[in-house]
Amino acid sequence: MITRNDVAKRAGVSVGTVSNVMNNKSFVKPEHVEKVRKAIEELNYIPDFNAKSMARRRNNHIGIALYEMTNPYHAEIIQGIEEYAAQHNFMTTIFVLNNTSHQKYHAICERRLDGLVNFMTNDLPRAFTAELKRQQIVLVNFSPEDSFMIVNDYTPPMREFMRLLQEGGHRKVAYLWTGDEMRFRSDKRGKTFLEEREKYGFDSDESLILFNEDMTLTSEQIGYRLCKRLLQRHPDVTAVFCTNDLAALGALRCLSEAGLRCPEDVSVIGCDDIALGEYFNPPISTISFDKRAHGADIAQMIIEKVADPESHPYHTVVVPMHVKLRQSIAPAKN
Amino acid sequence: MITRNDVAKRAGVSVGTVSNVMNNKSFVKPEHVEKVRKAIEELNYIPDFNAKSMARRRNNHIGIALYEMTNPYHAEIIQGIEEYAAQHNFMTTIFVLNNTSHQKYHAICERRLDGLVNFMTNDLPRAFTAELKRQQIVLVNFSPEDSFMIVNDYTPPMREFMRLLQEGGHRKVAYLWTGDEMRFRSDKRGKTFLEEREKYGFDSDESLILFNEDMTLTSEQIGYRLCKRLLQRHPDVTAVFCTNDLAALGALRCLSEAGLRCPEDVSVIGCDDIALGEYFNPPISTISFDKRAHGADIAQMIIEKVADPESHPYHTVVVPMHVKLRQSIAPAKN
DNA sequence: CTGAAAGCGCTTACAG
DNA sequence: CTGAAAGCGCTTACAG
Repeated sequence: MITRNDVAKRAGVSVGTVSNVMNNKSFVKPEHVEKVRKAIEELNYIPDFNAKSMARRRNNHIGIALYEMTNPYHAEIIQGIEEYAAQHNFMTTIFVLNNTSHQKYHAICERRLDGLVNFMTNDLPRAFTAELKRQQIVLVNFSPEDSFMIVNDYTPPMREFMRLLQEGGHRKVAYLWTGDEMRFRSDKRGKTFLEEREKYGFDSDESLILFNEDMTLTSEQIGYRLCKRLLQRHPDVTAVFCTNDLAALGALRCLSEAGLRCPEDVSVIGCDDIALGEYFNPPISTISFDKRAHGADIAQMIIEKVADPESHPYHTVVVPMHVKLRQSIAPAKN
Repeated sequence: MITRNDVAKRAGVSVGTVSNVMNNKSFVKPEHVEKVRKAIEELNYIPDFNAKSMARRRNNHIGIALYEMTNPYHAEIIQGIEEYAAQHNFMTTIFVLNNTSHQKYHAICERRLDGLVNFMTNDLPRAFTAELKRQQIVLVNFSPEDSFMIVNDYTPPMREFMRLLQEGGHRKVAYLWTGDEMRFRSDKRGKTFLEEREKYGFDSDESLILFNEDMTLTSEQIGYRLCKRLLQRHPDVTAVFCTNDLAALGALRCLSEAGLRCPEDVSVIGCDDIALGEYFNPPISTISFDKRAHGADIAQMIIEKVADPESHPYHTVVVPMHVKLRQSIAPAKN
């Protein structure tokens, strides 16, 4: 492996000067710049980022905490993060934290990340988050005081969907929620659903909102199971909201098996607008936003705060969401 | 940030001894081990992996080259890699290499990976792969001489599917291939399809095999478009193979729009067995293997070869594949 | 069994 | 403008 030393020798200058050339310091004599560049090219020299990190005490490394790799929603956001980060010389690493042993949290702390984005739904160990703070890592989605918080503004699109349903003559509308009741009530989707349901005088039977306790299931599985339970109690339901598009996929499957057509018999509404949703059968109506751009925004905030901690005080970022209408929604059959 | 020095002082020993304790050297006096452990705990000391890497010249870092993050097939394999790697103290980083600038390849080389897995379909720049070899990185899926090659053995399941179709009275069977003709002819799926089609005397019209040239499209889009083109030329087709499950999803969408039912009118067969396939409408028949386990196998090969380059000479790994039958396949109508 | 020292490949004041 | 030197946080022979 050739090092800065080899380059220095070949160019007939000191390692310090090679460093200065590589970091584009303006004061280096042009003649030396030339020599160094030539040596670098001739030797195929590629600097060691690790060594650089160590000397600069900056790793240019963003971590992402994830429950599972196969969620396409997160995948799109992460791709946005990765691309922006890469353009700014940052590396992005995903840490899958499901059946996580203590060892994995420790490994993350050992890597001395500059930033960490939390896409977990369950809570992380206190000792772990405390260590992250101690390391002054720029955090996203940990707690309101010590990190950037991303909040999706579901209220406007939820209102619009509820209005559309009311206009379409729906009165019996269900919600298949992949999490527990507490999260539903604190989520803007849950809140808005309850408010508008009341406002429009929809059926307010509590059993039209279904929750899930088994956190080991995938969203599709949950959507399928909850939908099955729903149809048992309310075979006459005409519209169903789902926590996300994958749960909607499960619900669609269940409806189809039950001999119900979407949207003629039951309208289905997803959330997140994953790319695949356009190819569901039927294509799913959903709540959408630009996930790639959002990922890039997150990366930008982190990178700017890493460079200058004062640049962005921690605050809540509200992401505007909008309705995306596709064929899965239609007037209720009276 | 507290360092090994702080621990040494607190424990009243030298940094070397702290190192020896941390690396479980058996020769350290038990009394010192005790003191050091205590100091570590009291100070909440967490070693710096970067510094360790530098001194040991081993980064414990596996890279993965990917075209896009949103492919669930790769996501499952990668999760297998990540989990095995993490258990063995290796970090896994995904590099998205689509519209890739030269800069990104350089960044990868700077990070001094120990291993790199190639999940790209298009070729990588020669200069890049040459540098990877120079760095003695353990490679997977680059070229037969300089890397492990993973080959999925599609032949048996393809034969079985063709037999099933023949038994079901199918004679007009199509293939929607997401790549170009050359790859089709060199892929075991393509080869077996052609062989068996001949053997069973299926319709051998060349236009029953459709290719794609636009590499910017997603698999779903390709499946949809190719299926549309297929139906124009062959409205009487009774079975369709697709390169992967996502392309099959696109094909299903297209069939549905055309008023054709799957499997009553047309049988559809995917490939890869992504988790979502079970929730397609109808659930997709596909070619399957354990992707998590496969990912773990890849990680194991890499990690063992990093530890001991002689342990695994580069060779081809053949992955056995099998049929997974779901509702998307049925006998041809009359 | 342990400590002092050299080394990993960089960066960055600082003296000249 | 440049080189020598100290330093980043570790590991690892080696002398004792």
